[in-house]
Amino acid sequence: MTGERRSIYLTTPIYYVNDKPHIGHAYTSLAADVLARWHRMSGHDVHFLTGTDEHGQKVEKAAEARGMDPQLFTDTVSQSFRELAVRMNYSNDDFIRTSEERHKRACAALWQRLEANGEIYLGHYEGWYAVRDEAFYGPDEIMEKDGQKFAPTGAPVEWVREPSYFFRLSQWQEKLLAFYEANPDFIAPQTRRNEVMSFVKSGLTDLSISRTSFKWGVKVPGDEAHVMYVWLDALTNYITALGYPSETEALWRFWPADVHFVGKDILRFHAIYWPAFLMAAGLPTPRRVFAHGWWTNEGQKISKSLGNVIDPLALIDEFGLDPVRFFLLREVPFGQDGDFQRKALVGRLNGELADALGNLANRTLSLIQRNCEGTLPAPVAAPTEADTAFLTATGHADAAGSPAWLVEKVDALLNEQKFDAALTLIFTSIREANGYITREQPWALKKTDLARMRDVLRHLHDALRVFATVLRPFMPETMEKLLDQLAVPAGARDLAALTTPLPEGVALPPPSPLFQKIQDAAA
RNA sequence: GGUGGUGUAGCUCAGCUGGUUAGAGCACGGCACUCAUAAUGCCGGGGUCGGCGGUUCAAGUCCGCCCACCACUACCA
Repeated sequence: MTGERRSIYLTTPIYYVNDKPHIGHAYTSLAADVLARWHRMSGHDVHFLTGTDEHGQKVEKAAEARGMDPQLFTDTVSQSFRELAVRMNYSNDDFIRTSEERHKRACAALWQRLEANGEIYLGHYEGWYAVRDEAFYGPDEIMEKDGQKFAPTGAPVEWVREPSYFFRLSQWQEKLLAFYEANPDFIAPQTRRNEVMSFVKSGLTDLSISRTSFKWGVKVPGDEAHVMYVWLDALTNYITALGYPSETEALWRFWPADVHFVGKDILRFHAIYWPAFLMAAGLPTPRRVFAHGWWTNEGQKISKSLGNVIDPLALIDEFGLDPVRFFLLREVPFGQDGDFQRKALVGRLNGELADALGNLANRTLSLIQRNCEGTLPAPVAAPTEADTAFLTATGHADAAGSPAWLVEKVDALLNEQKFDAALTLIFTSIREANGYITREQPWALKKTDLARMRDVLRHLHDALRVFATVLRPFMPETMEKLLDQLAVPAGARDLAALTTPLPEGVALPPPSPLFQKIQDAAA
């Protein structure tokens, strides 16, 4: 909101096609989507990327097990993530797949650049390898049961010895630490930053970045017996999508990324390997990696074996899309773990969306409809003390109608990815508006002071417009509907437009409820 | 074991660099109102701010120790 138009690049992880989309995928992308929408509404130039990670031995084996060609297999599974994006109403500008040609080109180019810079050497790797985890384990980590050896994660391991290219990660330890020091906001939240830094301090070893044990991956340039390590492959997607290696391409203006949204399980790859790769290649590093927490389901850890995986599509079917979007970001501070409780979702939907916001809109608009011939009253010339207090509380810096502080505060919070705090703030204002209408009693004023009644309703309309606008990134469909009811023109729904009051006399359509409440029999 | 973090009303949590009677939402009780999706507003009950000790004129807010839980990481039988 500072005025100048910035290029903003936001990403989700590319999701591994081994899995069906679940609440975790939906959550990460949702956060990115809300921020992307907010920045667009602020007038910035936004690029929002999501996609699928399709290489690796696990995928190769899964395809094989189905008797399918890996490309065909990933075509199918990738589709379910595209569908999720559509159903969740994500506004992604691109959807990348690592099996695409453009990506293979980018990976090869990055590899060659690293190689030219002397960051890669050929060695060999041997050790206990778990296909399921795509990871090697030390001999001391292996447990044996019934003749089969297992990793600490429970994945079966096998002894693998193969030639491998290595990335000189060990050379980057001090540079990484200096980088973290110089960029204290690079890893968020802070507690994750501490973890990463202490991990790096404990020592980094060179990273094996190629495999010869399977074929389904990006071929190493000049040595096609090798495919690239999945994480080198996967991380590169963020620059592939901007046209790398062509740094003159228009999209390249978006690099470096503003925020890489990731789950806490893959923070290490993004906060250690990725900046190391980039620095080694002489490319700018992203501004921030934000690691969010995990959801539990009614207090229980979510796992496939427990069968309590949360399907976002089922939630949408039951509660509606926007209440689900709202709940996920409202309920839990972004970055912390959260517990998904049906009761809590119903409480938010009924109490905050339907009762506080929806009902405020409905009562206000009904009064205008009935007592102002359905047209918008004029902007208020002489606000009372109560009006001024109200305008201040609901985000208007002054009676002139500039919606300064609420928008700016929300902007500041969203720039730190504090979605829950932003929503808390907005709903405090909404509560304030309910207090105002109850105190001013426009329904009584219609018998005693029509002019005053019109002023009160105008103020409420202005406040609702602010609420609908700042909530639009969180609940796009429903807030568009509210803005329709408020008769805010389509071209006047961004943040800058809030400083221009709607003209008097605009015709308002008859209101209808925005949110459907859930009647739960259970307490 | 190491490192980091958390522990504040029944529940979920705010409380920046220490400073008047510790806050919010939900839940609960009472009152008011009736424009509105039986919605809303106001008032209230309820907290030894994990425990002990210390620094200070003054400590949820700083220091030490202890307890519980969480995260990352190491390791041992």
